[in-house]
Amino acid sequence: MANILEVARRAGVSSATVSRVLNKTGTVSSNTRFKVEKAIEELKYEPSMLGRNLRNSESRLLLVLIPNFSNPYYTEIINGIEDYSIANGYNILLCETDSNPDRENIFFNMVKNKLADGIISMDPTVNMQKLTELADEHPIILCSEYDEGGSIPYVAIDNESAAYKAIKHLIKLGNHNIGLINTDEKFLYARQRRKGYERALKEFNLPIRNEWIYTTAGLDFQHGVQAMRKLLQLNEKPSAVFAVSDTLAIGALKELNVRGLNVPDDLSVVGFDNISFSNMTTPTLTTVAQPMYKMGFTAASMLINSIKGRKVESVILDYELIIRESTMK
Amino acid sequence: MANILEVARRAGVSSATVSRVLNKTGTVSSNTRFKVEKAIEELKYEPSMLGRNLRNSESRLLLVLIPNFSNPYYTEIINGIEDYSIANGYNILLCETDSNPDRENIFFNMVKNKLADGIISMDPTVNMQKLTELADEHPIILCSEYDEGGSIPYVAIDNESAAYKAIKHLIKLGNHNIGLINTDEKFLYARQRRKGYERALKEFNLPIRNEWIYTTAGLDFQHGVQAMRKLLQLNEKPSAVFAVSDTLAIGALKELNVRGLNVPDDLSVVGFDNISFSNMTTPTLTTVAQPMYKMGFTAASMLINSIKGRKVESVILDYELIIRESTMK
DNA sequence: AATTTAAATGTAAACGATTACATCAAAAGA
DNA sequence: TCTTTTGATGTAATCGTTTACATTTAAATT
Repeated sequence: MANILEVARRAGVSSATVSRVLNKTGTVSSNTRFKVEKAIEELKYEPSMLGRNLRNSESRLLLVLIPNFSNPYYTEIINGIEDYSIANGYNILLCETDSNPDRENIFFNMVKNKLADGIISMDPTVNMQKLTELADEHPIILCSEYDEGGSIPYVAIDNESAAYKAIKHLIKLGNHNIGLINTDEKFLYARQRRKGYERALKEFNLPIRNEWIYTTAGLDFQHGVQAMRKLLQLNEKPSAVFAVSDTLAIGALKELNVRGLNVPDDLSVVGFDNISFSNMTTPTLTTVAQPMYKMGFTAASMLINSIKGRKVESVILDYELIIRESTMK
Repeated sequence: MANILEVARRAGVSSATVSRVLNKTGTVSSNTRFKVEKAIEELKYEPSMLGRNLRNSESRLLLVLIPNFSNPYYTEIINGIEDYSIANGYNILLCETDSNPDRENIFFNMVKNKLADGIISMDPTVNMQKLTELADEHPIILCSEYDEGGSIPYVAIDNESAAYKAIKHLIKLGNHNIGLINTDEKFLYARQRRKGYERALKEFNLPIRNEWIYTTAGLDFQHGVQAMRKLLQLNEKPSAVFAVSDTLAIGALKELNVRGLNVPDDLSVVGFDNISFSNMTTPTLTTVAQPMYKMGFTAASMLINSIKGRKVESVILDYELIIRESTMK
């Protein structure tokens, strides 16, 4: 593969002139521009990003940290990130951390090593302390899961109020016994959604009963199955259940199906995230939709602004309660 | 951020010696090694990949081309690719082409520009001609979807025989009227799976009826709904359906559920891919499992071998028919 | 025609590493 | 003691760009 010097020689100019043609900087006569373009054509020259990046000390690569690919929750966010990034001359590198500190370190090092220009983290299990240290020297944005009171800019929704709205919807349908399928409260969104759940119950003078709050060990659909099974074993069963994630809600639906219980007649179910499968289930699932695409798009714009040295502020986006069959009674 | 020269100065040695310590090449006395390591520590030095890559003209980055992130089919393959790659000092860049030639070009250029060392393509809509040209100069491997008679090495399963086996399973259950929900036959796997379908029918002297073969315009679950709807409008309905993708099969299940038909009593359904949602449906879905993880793992090993200049051969892996409720009668 | 101004192009250093080759000192062998 | 061998380290070129600065050339002004 030809380099810039060979192009310069063939065009009878210096490498500086070729570079000027390539980057449309400085001045170059239309005559020599033509000669250079011809030489580039003939040699099928493609500039090496490595040389360019080294010189400019930028890679135009963004890292996106997610715990794992298989969670459909992230796909639309990633689309938003990718669209904005590509439109602005950046590429993204999807990094699966598997909640593994070693993997995480690899990606942190890529930024330190100048292999990437910044990070968007969507990993709730990320080592926040290390990330905050890194954020001192490099552009970093948090997306969806963030650090309350931390210094890293984030884009997210108001989880507490979203959960509140979902519960209120269930209450208005006449449900007084509402269960919560939550996940580990080490996650911010879990704490926030529980708060919203409790606020709604309090507001309508409904008791908060611990046996109706089930905490799962993970987000897999199996955990939802398990949770529903436990809730159905109670003497006084809830008449509705709010799960903090669609995969859990779909697991709950599955268990109800297996038991021959009708949703929503016997029990209403609400999920969270509006993943694509949430309207493929029978019945289709009422859920809270986050503006995924916009969230990703916004995160990318914040990151690139930050890379360019501009100051960025955290953003809270709107959510939407999508009412489907699982609460239509 | 300190560079190698500063480390060298602080340790009182030359940059060459620091490099030797870093890469564990050449010889260096334990005394100076210690001094260098101390200096690295003190300056919190991290070598710049840009400099290293430029000098070695390699990026240790692999591109993985997929049509879109939201297809759960790819997740396990990607895990396999990623595990092998990271274990061998490479990182992967997940590239969503959206079946868009412009996007595709961006990624092809990354390889030409030395920003990436090779490509694993899983994109059935990839411009095979361009890719083949690129493969002349750069390491490229096809995964799952490949070019029959082409020159690019691939890893895949025997789709024809997998479909054959699925249909034979349905026949053995007593089904004589078997429908096929296929997708556009521009895709190799669609052609191959259809062949397997037809071979099984012929072998058991069952007629191949065109009205039982429905071709969808895409792989979304909605297309499966649509396909099932059409098949149920026929005078003589099939008693079993084989869909070439789980998402289509799940769409078909949904339509059957809506109509109040029982699966498998009224109609059996078989899918293809064993995506994670295929055992969350009611009933759970019989499907063909490809060895996703292994496929990815193999593809990565082939690519890295190819990068290192070794010759690689195409590989055909085994599949497995997973029998679940949707065919248990 | 002489001078000033502007446009076009070239020169060479820089980015940060790696490595072939040269050099030097110490250990081994004669 | 003198030569040879080996191990340890340094020197400087190299990878492929970009860009500040210098220089040349052409156009504009007087």
